[in-house]
Amino acid sequence: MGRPPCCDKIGVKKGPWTPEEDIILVSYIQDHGPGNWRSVPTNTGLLRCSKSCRLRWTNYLRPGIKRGNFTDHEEKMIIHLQALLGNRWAAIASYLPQRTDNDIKNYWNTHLKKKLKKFQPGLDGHGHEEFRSSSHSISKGQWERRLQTDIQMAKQALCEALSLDKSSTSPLADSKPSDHDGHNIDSGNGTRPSYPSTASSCTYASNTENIARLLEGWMKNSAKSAQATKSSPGPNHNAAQDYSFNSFIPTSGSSSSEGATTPDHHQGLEYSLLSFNSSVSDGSQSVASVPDEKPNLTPDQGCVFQEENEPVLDQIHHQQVPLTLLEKWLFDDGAIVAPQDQEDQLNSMSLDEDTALF
DNA sequence: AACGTTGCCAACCGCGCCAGA
DNA sequence: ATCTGGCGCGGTTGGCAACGT
Repeated sequence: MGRPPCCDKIGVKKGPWTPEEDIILVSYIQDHGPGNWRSVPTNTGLLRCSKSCRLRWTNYLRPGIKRGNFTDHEEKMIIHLQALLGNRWAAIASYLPQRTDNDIKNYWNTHLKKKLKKFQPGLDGHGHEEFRSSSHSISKGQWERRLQTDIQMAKQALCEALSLDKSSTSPLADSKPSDHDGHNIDSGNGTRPSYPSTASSCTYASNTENIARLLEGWMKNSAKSAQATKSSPGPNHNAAQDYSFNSFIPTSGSSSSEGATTPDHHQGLEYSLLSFNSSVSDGSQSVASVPDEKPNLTPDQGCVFQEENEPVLDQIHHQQVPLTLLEKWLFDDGAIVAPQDQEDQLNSMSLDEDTALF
């Protein structure tokens, strides 16, 4: 009551975001922090609905997002977690802080699903139950024992995966050069790990990375459009894809000379952003490697795994989770592992082995 | 070279939950 | 207690690029 309508849908722009819009959004969020999405379009003048702004931020612009190919480890994590959690992409994404749920979802649908299909023909979207019920005619007692083993293994595997991830990214920061951030999935209805939705200094400092990418894409586009005819403006999303971590943003005004399409106020913004970006000396340097990043992880951010871990394990206890893959691993091993051997086997069971099945 | 098909991914849509009025 | 808006999530779609014929 009394609240204005969410999205009047009149004059609301849809479709791909332009670099200009991105920059406006990023700079606004940098000043005000994410959240209060409803006020974003009005305060920024963006002709986008609040939802679109939020989506753009969470899926593309927020700091620390790793783009590009998924690593083997990430792939394995996804497979593990999907087996455990199902299509709860947000929950899965919470274990892969550098990836968005959308990214993971897309990757699953385009890559991993196929691999699974290959691996388990006839196992499609609703195949878990089929697989579970029909492919193994085992006695109920046996099945229950296996389920128990599955649960144990699932927990172990998850913990292992998480500890692996921790060790390689700890705490939530990847030691690899290219990623990490302090995980920024919005806190909300509780399905995502809690972390401050208000601005944290590290979060916004790292915005420079995304801004750099934005600007680079923008400049590339400008250069392109300056060189090429304007007949093919090019898809905006491609411009976005062109944003590279590896390139250096020249701080000269070169872009403005090319950027005939750049509005004046954007140029000013660009300059300020570029100088801001200069604190990140190397364009290839990841957000994670920005020295100020890791120490600024809030306790909430640092505890993402722990916080999320419990619910997941609780789910394993309290609800049916798809354990098909785990079952498969067990069955493929040809025998139920004796309890005393489980630990040893689990210790020797690397993620590589697990997913080598694919 | 032209056309058709497939793959990929950013963005949208609709639903549900939660909190505020 | 009820209604409404804000927000997050998962599923789906649109459009471009790559690939194949």
